[in-house]
Amino acid sequence: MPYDPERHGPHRIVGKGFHARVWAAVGAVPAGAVTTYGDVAAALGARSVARKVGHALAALPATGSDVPWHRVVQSSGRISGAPEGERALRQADALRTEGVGVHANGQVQDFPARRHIFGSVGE
DNA sequence: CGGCTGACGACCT
DNA sequence: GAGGTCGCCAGCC
Repeated sequence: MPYDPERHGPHRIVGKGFHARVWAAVGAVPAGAVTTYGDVAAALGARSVARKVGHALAALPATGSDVPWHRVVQSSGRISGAPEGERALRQADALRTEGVGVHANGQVQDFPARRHIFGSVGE
């Protein structure tokens, strides 16, 4: 149950540091697990801002970041972008290092079972 | 200060 | 499955 507007209500991501919220949420994803842009957005309170989640991760420094951005994939379980793209290759490699299998086309093996479920905002 | 731009996703044909 | 549409909204021109 990624997000249920009927129960959670039409929350809005307000205030400051949207990036920081995204990074904090992504940082809560344990190694060996993956999550989706939409799930992160939902964890922040607004499932509709999945795009912004991607944007926030894109703003991360290429290296030296402690944010496990590679654990974030599309809702389909696929790594975003072209599978041969530089970013996608790095992401796939990082995931395999953590024991997460990734197909040549970028699809995460056993994606549904590895999908991390966020508890609540801020986790 | 207005317009464009997306590491996306749900929905429809 | 594979395509196209539409919404979303914080940043960056």
